[in-house]
Amino acid sequence: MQEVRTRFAPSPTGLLHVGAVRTALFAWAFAKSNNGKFILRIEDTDKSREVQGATEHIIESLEWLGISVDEGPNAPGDLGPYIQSMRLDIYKRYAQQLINDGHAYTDPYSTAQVAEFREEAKLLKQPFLYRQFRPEDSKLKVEEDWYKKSTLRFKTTIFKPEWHDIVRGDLSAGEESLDDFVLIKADGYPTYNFAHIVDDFEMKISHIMRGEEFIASTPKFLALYKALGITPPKMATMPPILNQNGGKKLSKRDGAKDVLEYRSQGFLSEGVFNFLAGMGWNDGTEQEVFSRQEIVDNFTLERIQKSGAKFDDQRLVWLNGHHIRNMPTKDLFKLIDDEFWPEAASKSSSDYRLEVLGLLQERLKYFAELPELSEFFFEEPNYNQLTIKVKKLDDTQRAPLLKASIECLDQTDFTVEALELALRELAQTKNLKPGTIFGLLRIAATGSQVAPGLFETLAVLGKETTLRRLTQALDQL
RNA sequence: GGUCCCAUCGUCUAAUGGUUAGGACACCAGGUUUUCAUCCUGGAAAUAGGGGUUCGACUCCCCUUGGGAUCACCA
Repeated sequence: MQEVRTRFAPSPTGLLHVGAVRTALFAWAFAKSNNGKFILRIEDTDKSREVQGATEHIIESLEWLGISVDEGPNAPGDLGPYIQSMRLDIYKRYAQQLINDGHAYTDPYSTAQVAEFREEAKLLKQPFLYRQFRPEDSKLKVEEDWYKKSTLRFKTTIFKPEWHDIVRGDLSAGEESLDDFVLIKADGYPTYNFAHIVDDFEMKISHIMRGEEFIASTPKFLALYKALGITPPKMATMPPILNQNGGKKLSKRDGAKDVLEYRSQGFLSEGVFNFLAGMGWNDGTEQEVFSRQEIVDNFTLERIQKSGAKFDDQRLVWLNGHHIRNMPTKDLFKLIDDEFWPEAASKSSSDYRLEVLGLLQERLKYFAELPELSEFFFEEPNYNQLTIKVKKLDDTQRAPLLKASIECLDQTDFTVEALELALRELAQTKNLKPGTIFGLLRIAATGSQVAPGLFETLAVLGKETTLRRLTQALDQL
């Protein structure tokens, strides 16, 4: 059987949004599940849209997600170069072949003329077909020195386009979908339509995964494959990713995020990967949380969804929380850059922060929540009369209770067990429900009504800090 | 306008002719717990509509409706 070789072929025009990344993910997962190769090819044939640094950004994004590139601009391979602007000679060679075989001609019309034809067709509510304006065969020609002077067009043949798509099944289109399209632009660069076909062949790509926007142009590709005498790779159409409210394809305008934004918000690579894989693919079981490897192990193209999926942030957050909880605290700690911690944390040792993380891990959904959840571990709380309120506790009871607690804690070892024993005993002595006194101490020690378990929190804060804070709180009453 | 694609709870999806249409997120209600979170239990929630085919249709066919793609010297 032919080696499985898939590719991701973005153009370096800026951000890499989640839809594109999900397509890359599927192509990668399919290659990996078949011991195949995943190729990254940069399609930079439109100089005007190219954005500086975009290629590096694409590479970094894939790397972060764990989508490893076997061959590409950043990974040597035998079938490169993997950047289209470095392959112009190859396209020229194939173009010459088409010319020799009578499948290409130089454009007899100016851009303005073509635009006019198109406008006319639009007014008549007719589809615009260039081939209807193609001069008769006897007048068709290829200008000498055409390269970089005029555009080279493909002379299509007419047939009933039919093909098989692994995801969508048998597809077909009308003859109206066949037309003479530009192979080589006037600037000497090939169009996508031409270049990707040459490259996929040269790079021995076995399966093409791409978005459904390419279904409409597949008939044109089929005509070109035929003219070049190439057997097309297998094709699989990926379902679109839609924005949350509307049914539109997710685009930058809808706030489509660049994948690396999820990294900067503190999402885990595995969480985002798991989430993206679940949009348009499932393994048929009821499992929801997958590791990257589990996805590869169970991946098949046949289980890819036909219809589009809406992007649901809540699900991503939930999945990410799951991955965070599943991870050993030490490993998680290593993934959290300093910038995620509150500023005051820089004064604390990394051992201390690790302990804090241990307490927060089960409620942390993504790292950007860290400052809010952890601030009081690093900074003195700022409380006043009002913050030290406890339900079911009379205001006059607070001061004596706090005083008694301070005395009690002063005599206690700050281990979780000892603290629990001592404070439960205190509650009993005072004839109060444990929750009542715990609530008071939580606020006094942290300035917050919400915190991890009280004993664990006090143990991490330590005796000195705890007693200092309780005394301060007492002063405020 | 032409050509093409898609259609199960609000969302992600399972069920490839026979299920009380399943799971998950979110939501609601209980429980565990010192608060929050976690965890556990339960609830509400879907086959777009209409025709066929069939003993039987989410599943196959047709029409309608709705959504989407595309018709560049962009990819």
